[in-house]
Amino acid sequence: MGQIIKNNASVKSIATASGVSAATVSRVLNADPAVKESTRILVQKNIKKAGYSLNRVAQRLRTKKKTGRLIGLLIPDIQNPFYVDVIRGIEEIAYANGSAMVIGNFSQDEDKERVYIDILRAESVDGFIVAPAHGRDHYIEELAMEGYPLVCIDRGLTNLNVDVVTVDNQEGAYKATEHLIKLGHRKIAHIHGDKSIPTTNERILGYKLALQSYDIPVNDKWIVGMSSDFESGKFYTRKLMTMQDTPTAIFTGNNLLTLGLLDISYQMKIEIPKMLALVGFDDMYWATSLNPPLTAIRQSGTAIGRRAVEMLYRQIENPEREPSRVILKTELMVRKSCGS
Amino acid sequence: MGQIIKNNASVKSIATASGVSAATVSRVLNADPAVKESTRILVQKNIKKAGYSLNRVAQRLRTKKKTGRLIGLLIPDIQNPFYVDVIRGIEEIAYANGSAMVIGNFSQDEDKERVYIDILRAESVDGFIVAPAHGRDHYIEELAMEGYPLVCIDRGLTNLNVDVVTVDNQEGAYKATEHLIKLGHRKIAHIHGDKSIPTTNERILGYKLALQSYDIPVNDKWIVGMSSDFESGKFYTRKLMTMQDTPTAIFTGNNLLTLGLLDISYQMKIEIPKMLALVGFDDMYWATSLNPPLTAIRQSGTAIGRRAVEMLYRQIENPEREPSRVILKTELMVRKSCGS
DNA sequence: CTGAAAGCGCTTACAG
DNA sequence: CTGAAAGCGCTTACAG
Repeated sequence: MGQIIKNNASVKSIATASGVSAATVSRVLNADPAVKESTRILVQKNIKKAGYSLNRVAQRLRTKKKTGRLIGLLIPDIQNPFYVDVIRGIEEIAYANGSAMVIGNFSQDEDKERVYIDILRAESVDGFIVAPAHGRDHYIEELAMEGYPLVCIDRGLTNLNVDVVTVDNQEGAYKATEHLIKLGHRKIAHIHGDKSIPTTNERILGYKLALQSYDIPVNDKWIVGMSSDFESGKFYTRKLMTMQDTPTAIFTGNNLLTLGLLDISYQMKIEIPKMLALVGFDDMYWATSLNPPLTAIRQSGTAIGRRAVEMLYRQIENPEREPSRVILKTELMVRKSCGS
Repeated sequence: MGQIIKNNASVKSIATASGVSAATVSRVLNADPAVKESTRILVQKNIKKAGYSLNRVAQRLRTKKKTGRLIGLLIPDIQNPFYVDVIRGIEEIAYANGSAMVIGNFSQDEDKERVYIDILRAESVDGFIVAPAHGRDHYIEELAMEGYPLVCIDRGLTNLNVDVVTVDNQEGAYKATEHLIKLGHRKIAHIHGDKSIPTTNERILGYKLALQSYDIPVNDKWIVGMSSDFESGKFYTRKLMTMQDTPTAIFTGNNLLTLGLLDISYQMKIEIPKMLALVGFDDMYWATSLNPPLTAIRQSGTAIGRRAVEMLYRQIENPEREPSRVILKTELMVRKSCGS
């Protein structure tokens, strides 16, 4: 309280105050067991007294080995709340381990992704958590080959065996479509996202597989989409609902597409579920607040984020470990948007 | 393409390759106009050839003056999408200026806030953008007094004159309430957020002022709230709607409270706007996808974020500048949740 | 168990 | 216009 003092303590000043060398202070800081009990206590006392705290920048510059203190995140689209969930999951575990995270949001733009990679590299992050722009993302591949600890989320890399944590998109899409089929729907459309993103194709595949399993012909006119955003959801819903042969149900490929559908269907006075049944991929925090509450495929972004950091730490500790692939299950949350 | 080479270029290696000293290379890197044209070109050629890029960590350790290359963010609640908008705004401008951001999410928890401040300080960030836990946040005050460039968002600091960018919360709440009054409502309740947060109180005040302006008595029973989250929205809506004397309209204090209200009112079969009119503070991306679309007070998180970084840069460039306070206007977005 | 010395990759007066 | 030297705050063999 009271007077505030600019903190200029350093390893050297603590060393002087304690009558030991800087090396010894450093050893105490790093919990080196070789240090004698009594000097450790003395040094720690002075550290506390001076209000000293380690300069991570100096430490990072000096140390060769990765500490996991600074994690670089490469996020394709911070506008998509799914990734915000992922970030939350990462933050939770990172914080518990004293790590900070630097975030690069590249908006699904490869140039921007490249720039952020350079920046994070220049900041000497200890490792990367990345959702690659697409499956054969060279910049990300380089990172891995240069030996940076790296874990991919949401999407893997086609050419390289790296740690990855995803969700079973195909199965999720299958379940969504199957749910609609079991409710009696035959005319089921799918609005998908950006086809350069691997998850998009996995979801399309799941949708098709479900139809085929139930001997329902796949109608390509009902498989529409372009980008993974709100506007695209609006656009393709309108397109679908003004066709001659209109679907009775739609499966949307992500949460933003769902929101777009909802926006336009209110305008078009399409009542859900009476006139159109809906199941969406992504179960976001607002899903139960919709009217009617949304039936959705739940993939836990926070769970993905948590696993990703854990894998990153493991990789930093043991770089020789074989990469592994964890695939989280999705869950169908039945609510009211398909009828009961 | 092809072979990937671990990049070990440094100022020294570029210097050797160019037949100049490290100092000169550094000058080229920092666009020092003193450097002779021809040597500048030579050095730049070698920089490109070696694929060299500056090590920001070394640079940060060495340089006294702040560069604005690394911005520390202290966010009260990453679960609240409003702050995600703020982050997006910050990211947009930061990216355009080649800055990266380190994010600390303290979940409205002062201890966690403290820890993150220490971490960001240890990372030697060039400046902070902060939404203080509350008005007399000592840790943040210290930061400012130690001379760190700092701008507050969403909330100011009571004891200290610092750069701050907020929104006119009181006016926003006033407009929301007035809208309801003009629609003929007299029994208007307000569900507010956490009272330790300054914005909460400003919004309560605006609500009260509006009632008073129209000679409507303020009924304390209809001013309810506890935390700024979804659950609180549910809880207090139920409480309000099971009172003997039930309000005909509710003004919710933030987007999460609105969502809570919506969730429970569907369960309680309360039809909006027929049985209950609603206007919410915060106009989020999902507002037009609700059924009915939400009438809301719009405060632009991205605009706040953008202004905040700009002010931070200005402060870094000119530390002697008098702190200023920018107060952004809110906007009433009339949609369907209060009737037409 | 501890210290002296070198060095991580930069930048900055100072001198010329 | 440019270089030599010192140093930012740490850590790490090496030697004792």
